[in-house]
Amino acid sequence: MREAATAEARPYHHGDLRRALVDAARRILEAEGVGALSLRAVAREAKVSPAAPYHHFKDKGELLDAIAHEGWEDLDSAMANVRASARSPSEKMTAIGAAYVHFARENPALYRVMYDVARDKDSLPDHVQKNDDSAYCQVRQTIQERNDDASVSEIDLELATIAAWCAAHGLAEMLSFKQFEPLKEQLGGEENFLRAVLQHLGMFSKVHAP
Amino acid sequence: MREAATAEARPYHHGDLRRALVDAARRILEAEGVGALSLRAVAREAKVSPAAPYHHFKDKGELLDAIAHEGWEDLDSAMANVRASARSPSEKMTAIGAAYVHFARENPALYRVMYDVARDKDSLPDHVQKNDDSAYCQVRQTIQERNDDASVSEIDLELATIAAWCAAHGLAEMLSFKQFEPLKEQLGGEENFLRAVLQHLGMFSKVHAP
DNA sequence: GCAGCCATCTGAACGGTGTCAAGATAAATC
DNA sequence: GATTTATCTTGACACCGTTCAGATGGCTGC
Repeated sequence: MREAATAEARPYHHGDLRRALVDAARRILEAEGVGALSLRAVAREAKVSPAAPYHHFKDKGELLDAIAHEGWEDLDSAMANVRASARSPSEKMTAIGAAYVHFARENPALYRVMYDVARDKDSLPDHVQKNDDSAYCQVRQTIQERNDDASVSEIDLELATIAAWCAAHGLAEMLSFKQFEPLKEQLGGEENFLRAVLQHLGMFSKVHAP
Repeated sequence: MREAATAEARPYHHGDLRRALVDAARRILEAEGVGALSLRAVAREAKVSPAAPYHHFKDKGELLDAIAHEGWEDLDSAMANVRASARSPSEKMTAIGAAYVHFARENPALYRVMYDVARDKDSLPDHVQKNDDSAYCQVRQTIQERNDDASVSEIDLELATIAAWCAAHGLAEMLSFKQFEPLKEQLGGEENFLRAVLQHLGMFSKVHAP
């Protein structure tokens, strides 16, 4: 989440309204979901007038951008943590896949905003491909480490990364659909279900055999 | 689409406004995208008052339901067509995966609505798991046919189906992000890219080896 | 054929939304 | 301390989803 800037009695040109707005937005998102996230509601939550946000964001889209941006950063560090505390390269791969899905499941509204923004502009945020610490680049690097004996072509590495990303994203979304509840229970909980599907997805457990 | 009910000079209690509204909605969706799809815009497009839709749909959500429902039906038949005109079981598998992605890419706004509705209610439409002709069940059946020599457990069949569904959905969404344009070109077009990723996803080309 | 009924459609309204222009207020600069 | 500049508020606008009272016209039973 980040530390809220609400503590110091606000200097009455509010200190850092931009931060406060994003925090307010994330609070609403967690408490009431994506449907309740209006600019006016955010302004209310931050105790400012409906027009105040326009001094910090060009429009609602830019506020959503900021929220989504934080979401991607949070995802980056969630995956970095897991990757740090992991063992063999191939276990790292399962761990990183599970970490992605966990993040999506623990922050459903935020995850929704992240991809809604992306879908609206037909583009993931730039930092995803450019920043070496990004979740996406971490996946690529993990695949490379796993395969570093058998040298893999640049292009196959990229394709494998995309494949893994597609699979993880798809799984994250499917897990939220109640259709699969029975199967989850049958396997003894969502975590088992998750790992079972990851295994069927192959690329998360071992090098794809020719 | 479906044949529009616009031909016969409308009997002035309009004939079939429900149909006309869904058609109007799909027209807007195709022409202006999901952001332009308001109830009022649909009513305008169908040349009725803003309140008229409420005699056929309880609220906007129900109209979206109807649109999404048609989308899933269209997906069902798109995949059925491909499956009918296909060769070996394992080729069928690639073909069906490609068909799913093609549908999503050719009807991006409709596909978006289908999943937006699902995300809002945390549920895919019931018909997906119940109707034997549904896209989902077609995937399951195709997997079963491919594996009918090596008998596969009920639960593994279901897991494999879900895995494939996750992968196809994930890929369909990723393909719309401009990040991957360079790679598409490098591989000589989206179709090649698509099939390359499907191949990396393993389950679409051959039985997952133990 | 006509009376009456009922489904359907319209018009006007309400509260909510995103957004903007004009003015008030406080912080920063000189 | 005066002036500039950034920030916030007030009030407005158009659009949205939704509702309700009333107009319209197709259907049913006589």
